[in-house]
Amino acid sequence: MATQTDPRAVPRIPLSRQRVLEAAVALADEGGIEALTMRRLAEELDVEAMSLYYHVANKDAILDGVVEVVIDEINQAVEGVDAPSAAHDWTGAMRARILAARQVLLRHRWMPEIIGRHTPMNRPVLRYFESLLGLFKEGGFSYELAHHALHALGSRVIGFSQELFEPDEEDRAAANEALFAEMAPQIPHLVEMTMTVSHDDPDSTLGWCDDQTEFEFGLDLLLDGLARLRTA
Amino acid sequence: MATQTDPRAVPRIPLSRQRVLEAAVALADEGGIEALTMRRLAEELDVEAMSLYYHVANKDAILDGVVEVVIDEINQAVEGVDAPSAAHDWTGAMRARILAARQVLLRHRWMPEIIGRHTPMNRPVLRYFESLLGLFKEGGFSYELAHHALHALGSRVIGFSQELFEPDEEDRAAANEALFAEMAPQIPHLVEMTMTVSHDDPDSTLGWCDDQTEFEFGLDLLLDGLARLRTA
DNA sequence: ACCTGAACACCGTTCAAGT
DNA sequence: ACCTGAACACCGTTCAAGT
Repeated sequence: MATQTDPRAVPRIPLSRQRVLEAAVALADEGGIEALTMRRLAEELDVEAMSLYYHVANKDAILDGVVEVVIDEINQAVEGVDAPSAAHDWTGAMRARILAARQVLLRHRWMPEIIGRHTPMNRPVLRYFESLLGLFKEGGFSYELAHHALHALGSRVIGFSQELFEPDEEDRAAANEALFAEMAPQIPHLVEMTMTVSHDDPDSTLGWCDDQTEFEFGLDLLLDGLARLRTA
Repeated sequence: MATQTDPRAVPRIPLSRQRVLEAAVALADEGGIEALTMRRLAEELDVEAMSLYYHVANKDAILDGVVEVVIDEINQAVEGVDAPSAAHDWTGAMRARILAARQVLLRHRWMPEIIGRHTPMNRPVLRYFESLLGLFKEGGFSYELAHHALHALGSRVIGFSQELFEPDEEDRAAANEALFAEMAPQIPHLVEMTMTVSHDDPDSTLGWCDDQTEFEFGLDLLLDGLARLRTA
């Protein structure tokens, strides 16, 4: 019944590297990176798992590929951004682009988990860094300083910062609060800070959450510092 | 023969959560995080895989546990560090401790890969952050600013920064160079920067490598910026 | 050229059973 | 209390075979 040819059926679109990668991105968007398995990906594409190997070398190649797809998306977003000229306002120009990149990344939350492991030396990545370097030069940076700057910014140039803590999962929140309460006498500063910060932001129970505000705070700190080094 | 009781044999040390975690750290140190499987860990401990479940809930609990073990190691290293008083030299005090933490992390290279996913709200982590907060207060920071600072520093407080590129594996280096050469006309800034930087550092072919220098550059940029915000 | 079936080696985890 | 054997559902990947 599944194999029966229905004349009205749309002719099956043949598989291709691009289609595989797009389906992979969609799968990860939906269920996180651990949902991206060869078998489920194949199922999504109405094909057997082994067929994928005709279009990509292996799973690692798929992970490299999805990074490529997302960076390409970032390139498009960044090109379309409405930003001041770097010659007049370097900080503003850089800031606007990085925040645009972040918008893309927020649609693909699994990116941080694979970005380090799957070193994406590919066309979109090279293009993106080329454009950033253009901004550095326009802003009056030397190549040496720009190179240091790219390292210092790290993953922030594509819009995320590695946080030490993930937002609490429902089931762990209670255990964490219990531990926090139990250790309270030994961690007076933490208790105090938590109270101060949760007073500022009534939404957060424990005070640390990776939000837009914190990302921008760190970004501005770095961009301001870099701008100062350039003039020095 | 393996089951034969040899009277001279050392009596088997019974398993425990602590022994499981220590073996897990050793296994990851040796073969990377992907070498840490329940079956191999059990083998290392001369036990069947299923025995592990008597001492830990599951693999996730082990990953949480190894993070705990390493942060504990960081606590010890940081406590023993020879650093100036934060009241007199906040930047120096913070810097010395973070660099000490980094030394520990360099012995456990797999940490960055799991630190984000396995949110380590546990005793050692709370203790470590408590001690950092103590430094902030001693240095004259408000809790609000200290909180922003901890976010901005992110994983850098325990001694690593998320890099976008890993060092090239042997097999990929050639392919990457070929791609770089092919795209050279479209990436003039990158080509120029690479030449400039590899001139400075003859060891690096492509210019980007996460080394101590880059880590310290970014760290100092952030610490200086934070110190300036405090006085402002 | 493109896809598949059967099979392999490896996972994490369960459950009832052993001592 | 502590450990195990057998079994399950799931991986990535191979290889020879189909159309």
